[in-house]
Amino acid sequence: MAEPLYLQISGRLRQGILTGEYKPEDMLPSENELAARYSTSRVTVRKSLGVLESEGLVRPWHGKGYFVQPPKYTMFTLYFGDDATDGRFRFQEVTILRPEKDVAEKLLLKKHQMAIVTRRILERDDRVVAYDEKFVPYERGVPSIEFELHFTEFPHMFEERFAPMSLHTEMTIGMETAPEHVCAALSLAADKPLLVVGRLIRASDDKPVGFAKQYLTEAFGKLSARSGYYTQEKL
Amino acid sequence: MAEPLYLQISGRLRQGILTGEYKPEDMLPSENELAARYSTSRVTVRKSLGVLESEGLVRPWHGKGYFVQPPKYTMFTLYFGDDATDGRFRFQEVTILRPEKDVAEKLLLKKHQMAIVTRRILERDDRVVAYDEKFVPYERGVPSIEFELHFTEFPHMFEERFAPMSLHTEMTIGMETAPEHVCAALSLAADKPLLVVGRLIRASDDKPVGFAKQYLTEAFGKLSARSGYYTQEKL
DNA sequence: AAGTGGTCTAGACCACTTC
DNA sequence: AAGTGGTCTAGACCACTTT
Repeated sequence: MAEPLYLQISGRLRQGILTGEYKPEDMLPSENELAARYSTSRVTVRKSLGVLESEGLVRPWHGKGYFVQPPKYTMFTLYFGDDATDGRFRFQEVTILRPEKDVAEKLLLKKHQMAIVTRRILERDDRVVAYDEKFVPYERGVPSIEFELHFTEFPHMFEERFAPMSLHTEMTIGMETAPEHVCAALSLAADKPLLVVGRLIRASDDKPVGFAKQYLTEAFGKLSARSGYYTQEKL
Repeated sequence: MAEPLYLQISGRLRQGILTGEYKPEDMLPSENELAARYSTSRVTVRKSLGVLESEGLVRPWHGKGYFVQPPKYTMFTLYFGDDATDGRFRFQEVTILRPEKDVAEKLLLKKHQMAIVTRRILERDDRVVAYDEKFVPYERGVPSIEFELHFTEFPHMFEERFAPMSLHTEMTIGMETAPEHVCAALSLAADKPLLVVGRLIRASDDKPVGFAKQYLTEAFGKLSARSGYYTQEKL
């Protein structure tokens, strides 16, 4: 048994879908039909259909059958991380300050509540290509984490205090005219628009625990993503 | 049976992982152990573990057990499509021309080979917020698709000619100084940098079949994405 | 040898859809 | 009533890991 039977079946069906033998909206042979055709049990057939379902190629409809899904191209997968790039980070400063309104709102800071800010510069081939800012709400009595702020990838900082799996990140990508201190650090003309990636980290109760903002110059390059045949609309 | 048993089991285990009862690198109870604990069969237990595996929370190791996966924060899911936005597209023109070098290279155009170009403008609340360009290699004898170019979502145009499921898209996000005709259409100062989303569509043999470029103004807003607990590294 | 996950069987009963 | 998928059982044998 080189290849398990269920993979043989799903492979054969996938081929049928990709070559157009089964077209979108078409119904696949029923589980019983397939079980008979391959002289196997319904459980094995179901497992093979589960493979196609997880690939988004097919969806079952209770009481009717399995239907080939039309492809959706609107879902992309993007890789992005603190250290997902070449280059070297140069630490700039750690301070405690009251952040701008947009950041304060994202972190749900109380009036006059401060935030710990870490600032870094990304250098590549002796060129400054990005500027990196991280904000964490400052609370008295909570062990300070400023010393590790520039060592680890951002979300990892919170793993000790929150159950690690309970964090998630919301990312926004846009263009902003950079504030003065960023332009200065990047040796750019003031008010130059930059590609800005913001990442808001929330705990499982949706409470924001940190916000990172990265200003990317043209020298940084572009972000890239990829879409497959995603069909799930779990939302 | 309000909730199927396998979902009850996976729910209980998920809770254990999210609350830190089972930590990353920890091993879950074995299939047999769980089957005994819930007075059920191994098949049902396996189904519940399959749920957690598909969520990236857990990974099985043949001969050892199921292990809780450390979270990865570098993978984001991004939604983006032609019509994934509010607003109305206003058709501008269809022409046949030789595209700029960068586009020609992406489409692997032969020397002097032309491309069909469609240009549209996205308006929202009577404001122009984005400019949209699509390039398709021009080949004599191939049925022209310029008439549908501005009706359907980009990848759908190719579904008739390629097996529908065999397309995939590569997306890049960056900042570019917009060419003159774009600035003019958007009523912007010349050479203004814009947020640019490029989408290259390939057939299953990786042959490029179309390229879309969208210039987004600040009025368009930002792109957003979200990361969960993804652990898969299928690549 | 003993324990683990990976594959598979030959049934069963239920819920949903169609006729 | 007949066909479909959804859930579940109580076994079996195999491959991998640890002792």
